[in-house]
Amino acid sequence: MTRHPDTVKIDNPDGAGRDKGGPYHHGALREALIDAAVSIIAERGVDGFSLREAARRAGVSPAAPQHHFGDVRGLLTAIATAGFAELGDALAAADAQGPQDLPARLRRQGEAYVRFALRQPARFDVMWRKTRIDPDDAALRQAATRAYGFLKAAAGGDAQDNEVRAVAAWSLVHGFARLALDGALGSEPGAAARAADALLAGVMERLKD
Amino acid sequence: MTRHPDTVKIDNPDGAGRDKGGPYHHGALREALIDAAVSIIAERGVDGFSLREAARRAGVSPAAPQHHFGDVRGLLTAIATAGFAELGDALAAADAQGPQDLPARLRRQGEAYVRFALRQPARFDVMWRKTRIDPDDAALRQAATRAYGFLKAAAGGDAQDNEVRAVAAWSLVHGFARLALDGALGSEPGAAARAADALLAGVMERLKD
DNA sequence: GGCGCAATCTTCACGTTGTAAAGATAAGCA
DNA sequence: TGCTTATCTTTACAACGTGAAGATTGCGCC
Repeated sequence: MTRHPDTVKIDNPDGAGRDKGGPYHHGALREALIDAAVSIIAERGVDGFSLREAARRAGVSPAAPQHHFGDVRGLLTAIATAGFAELGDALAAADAQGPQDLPARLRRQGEAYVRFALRQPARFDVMWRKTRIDPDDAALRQAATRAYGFLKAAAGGDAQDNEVRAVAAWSLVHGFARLALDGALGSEPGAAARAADALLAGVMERLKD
Repeated sequence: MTRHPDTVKIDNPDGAGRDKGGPYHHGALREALIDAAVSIIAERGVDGFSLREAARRAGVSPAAPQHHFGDVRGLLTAIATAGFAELGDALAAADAQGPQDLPARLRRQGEAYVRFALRQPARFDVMWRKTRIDPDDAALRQAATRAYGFLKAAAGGDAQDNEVRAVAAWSLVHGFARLALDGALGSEPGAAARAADALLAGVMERLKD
């Protein structure tokens, strides 16, 4: 059986990407790959993502990402970690601005949770694709735990009731975000945001104080 | 560039699958493929699924599924449709058995929703992987709408409040199921079921009547 | 300034996947 | 019995992730 050299001209067929004469060292490949990946996922969804396409958009060879992320799971884990960090910031900000009674803080955080998911669907999806990321990654876990901490702090209740309240609030907003993103509240473009505008406040109101 | 014949002996290398002398016509390929697919997804997750592996387990060639499902999306859509039908049955059963006051019916349906997700994680995941199925498929939509109808009927409220109540209940149980399945309530094996036992009733209780 | 090491990126290769196209087989009906 | 048509196989191809080995360059040290 004769071997054939792998598709030589197909790996970088598009005019885009780094022109052949570009610098050998990219300089900021890590960030460029993350940006490209988020764009691809925003366009095609997590399932449509490919590492080769990200490399193509960053203007490097298909194996270039290896040095920075190991494998595709490493790249997606980095995106998820940054996502949880940003989500945590959003929750903290919502917690701080406004009246400081617990129910109001929880409502604002819930709203912020859903808004984050709708504003950054690509990142949010990656954060919850546990078979495509490394769920045991230390930085990822820390960022996720931190974000959950803000919800928990605003959930109220005594020591043994606090967890139930926090999980209930988390479930409510997480479920709403997922339903909206997955088209269950309307599949036309923009339906998710419209559903949130029309329903989210009322939905949060269904939770006991 | 010389061509090479595709890997001839690799396509069915394992001892498993249909022995070469088996019947040319499978007889029940459609069902066999669906069963194989659900098994694979239960083992490896939706992202680990491959059509070729399903064909291998059913003992047929890689292109055999084409005639029954068109492409991989067709197979997964069939699984999702059956999943929504089963979910609908589970909600209907929970609705029927027990006291018929609205809050009790809604609580039982919520519990049934989560239990279904934990009992059939593979099917449940496929049902919500909208980029891997055809979300416009008529049968799929009908089965999903039917299932939602049971929740809606038990949500109560007047005409304009009913939707908010139904979406809130759906969000709560859907979110809880997703968090549990995605390891957010504990990632050790069996943690999802344990979290449901410990928290679900209390979580449902956080919803206003 | 020049040298060498280590970081970074490329090339090449391989096995895997989904699926189009065309051919083989057999089931069912005239 | 013979024909039609549903079902399955064979063959092929482009795309993917990634291991291995080599090329290139930035940077610290003399």
